[in-house]
Amino acid sequence: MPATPNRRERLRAATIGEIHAVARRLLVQEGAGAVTLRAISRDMGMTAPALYRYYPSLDDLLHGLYATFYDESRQHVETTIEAAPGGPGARMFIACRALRAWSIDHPAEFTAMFASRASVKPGGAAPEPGLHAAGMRFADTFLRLFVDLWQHDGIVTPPDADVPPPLAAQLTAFLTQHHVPLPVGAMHAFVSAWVRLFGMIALEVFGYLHFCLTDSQAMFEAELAAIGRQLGLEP
Amino acid sequence: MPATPNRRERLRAATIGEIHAVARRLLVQEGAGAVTLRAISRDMGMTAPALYRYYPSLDDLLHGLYATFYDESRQHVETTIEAAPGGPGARMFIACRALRAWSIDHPAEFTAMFASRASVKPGGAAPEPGLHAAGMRFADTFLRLFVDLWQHDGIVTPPDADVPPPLAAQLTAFLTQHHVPLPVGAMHAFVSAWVRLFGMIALEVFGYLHFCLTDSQAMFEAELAAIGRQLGLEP
DNA sequence: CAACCTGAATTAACACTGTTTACTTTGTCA
DNA sequence: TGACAAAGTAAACAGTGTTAATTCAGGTTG
Repeated sequence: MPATPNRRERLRAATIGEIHAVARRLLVQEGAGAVTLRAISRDMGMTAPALYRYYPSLDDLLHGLYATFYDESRQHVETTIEAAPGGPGARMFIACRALRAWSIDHPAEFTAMFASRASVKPGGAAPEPGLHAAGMRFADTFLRLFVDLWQHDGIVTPPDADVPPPLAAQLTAFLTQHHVPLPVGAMHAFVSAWVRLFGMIALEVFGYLHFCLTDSQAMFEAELAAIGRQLGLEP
Repeated sequence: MPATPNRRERLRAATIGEIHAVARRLLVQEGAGAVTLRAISRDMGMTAPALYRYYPSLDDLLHGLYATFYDESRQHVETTIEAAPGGPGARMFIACRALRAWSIDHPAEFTAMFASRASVKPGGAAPEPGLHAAGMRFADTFLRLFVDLWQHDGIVTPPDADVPPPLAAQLTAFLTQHHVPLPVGAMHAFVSAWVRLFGMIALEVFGYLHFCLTDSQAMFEAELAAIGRQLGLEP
């Protein structure tokens, strides 16, 4: 891979970008069922088989697209917290709000990201490598934020002895393997907070709170405050 | 609708049942992409257009099938708690474990239920009526359990004044409209607990905890205990 | 009993889909 | 300039949801 890409390689990268843009427009404007090889190629003034020069199948094309969603949401969170004042505690709140805002603003992308794993193949099929890597970068962003929080703000996390042994064993294995400077009690608090944040955002995006809420913003803020309290933070 | 259905109506009901059974087997064993009209009809020894005597489209067939998933999971929860001893507090824990067990045992059905809303149509499309009704029956089961818990066990729910006004207004509207004998503070606690339970189960089923957990059972039990603590219950 | 009608099921067809093969054009590089 | 690889096309195949016209059996009514 040369440092200065050829003219052809630039064209190729531009074409992949256009494929993503067109496929995403179809996904957002006309639904997941409308993003087909022929529809994409039609919008680009090409024929469908030409797309096989860029992806070995439609599934790979979609997984490549979904990986960009992980990166885009992650970058939205990162640029938001970089532009925001305040310490690690305030930054954590801002990051959660930024993730929620992106998800609410991009429901089709959010749904595609989280439904892509189990939708096609049965059984616990291993996720596509590129998608998995993007997901790991995503998780890493929030984990770094939490490590910052733990190191600089003195949040209150439960003592390690409070974590049940079978759970502590798994979390300890993860911490040592990835060199994360966090005690198991703090790691448990991180996963618990993530469960709560994801549950809230997913229910909002999927519309499963409509049965009792017309505008879930207030509920989200209350839940976010509860998460902060759970970590011993003040709003 | 006569009390004693005709012979033809019995045959029709049996056929619909067989359609559901075959479609579900395809969904579970070969993935969501394999449940097609032609595959269903092939397995039943029929032709594809015959299915249009029972459903106006494949989407309607699938929504009818998904509605049975809501009812099945709900009934699994209800029969489990009916056979269990203990007061409302213990029953709530058992109900949460029953829902989790069903979801883990039926990942394809769980995914279909929760991904069906936003997968096909863009925008906030209104859910299909039958599916919506099944979802409401599902929600009602857990809400009744919670009302029982609040009325008989004296759980600790936050005072109504602690609920932010914009959130309290929406919850109060729901409570009065559906004649639920609960204060807003308790209703807020219910929604919060549901957010946490759903988030945990969804992350487990979708495999999004694999990055740090090999067996999420212990994490679920810890989260369930935290939810109980949040409601002022003892395990 | 005969006539009628309704519902179930079929065949044929249409407009799509993902994918493969063979072929042509076009840009790059020695 | 000539050779090579990449990009793109046309044609075809198997499979999809859906519709229209048709046939056949069951139940209802004269």
